[in-house]
Amino acid sequence: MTIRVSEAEKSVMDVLWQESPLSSLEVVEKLQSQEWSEKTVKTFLNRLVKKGVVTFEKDGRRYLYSPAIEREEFLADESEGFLDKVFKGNMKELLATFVENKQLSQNELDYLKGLLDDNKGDKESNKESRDVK
Amino acid sequence: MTIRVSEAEKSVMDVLWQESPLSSLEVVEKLQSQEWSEKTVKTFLNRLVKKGVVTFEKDGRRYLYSPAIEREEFLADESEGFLDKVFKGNMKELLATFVENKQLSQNELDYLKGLLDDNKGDKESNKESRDVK
DNA sequence: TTAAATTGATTACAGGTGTAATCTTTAACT
DNA sequence: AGTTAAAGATTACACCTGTAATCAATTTAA
Repeated sequence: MTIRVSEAEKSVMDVLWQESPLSSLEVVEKLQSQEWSEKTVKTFLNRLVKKGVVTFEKDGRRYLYSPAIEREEFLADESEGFLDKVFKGNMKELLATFVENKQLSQNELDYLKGLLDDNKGDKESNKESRDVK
Repeated sequence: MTIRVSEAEKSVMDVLWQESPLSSLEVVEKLQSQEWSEKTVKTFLNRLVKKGVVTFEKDGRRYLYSPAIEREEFLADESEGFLDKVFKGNMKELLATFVENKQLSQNELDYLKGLLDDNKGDKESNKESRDVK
């Protein structure tokens, strides 16, 4: 599969994952912090559609865009790639780097411990009981 | 600093981090699995030197290359960038994705637990922070 | 010493990306 | 219905990247 989505395009995906469908102008609006011209954002939307990761439905003269892939699926893909490319698949080193370099809050530490405990037991059972936000 | 090193270039860095200094041909040799022509690898070395992340010393007619940056520093940088770009800085979600999507071995689980315990120790030696953001 | 071989430097080129401007179509207003 | 303004489509363009080939300098072999 290996969907190739550039950095700038990812920002657009993030917007659509937060809320969709959106018109191109609504997307532009939600990306104000990036200081991209409306033309630029439109280019990204176009490319994303061509790449098959965004779909649209017509609403009069304009399009309403929506993501065509799940955010979780995408993150998993990206994470896998990052692990392989940067850490050559060495999960321990990756985790060590994150845990050591970022100062984790008590909250995050507890959360991680929870994850590990879950992981030890049945992996699927109480997945939904966790709040990630 | 935001050093920009491409994927292919990273493979070269990996070789040099394993052992250095190395001549270009030695690097090529250690990258055989990639099936890159000697020309290609040389291009990467050249670009890395221009980017300032690899240095060299002359050894007669040829160069001996060495990394100019620490692997750990580089990994930390990359990790930080990945966290920000893909997970928008949300460490919990990043960890959750990795822990859930990769089946961690018992070995890795134990290792991670150890990391967490160390981390906790550090924190509480400074000050006991019970506050949950 | 002159030619050959080696090594680094320069050049090449297509596809992706950031960043738009211009072209085209068509809904909408007069 | 004709004109216009907005939305999407097409085109632009420079820089990065993957992937080398060719050029130039210099060491080495004949």
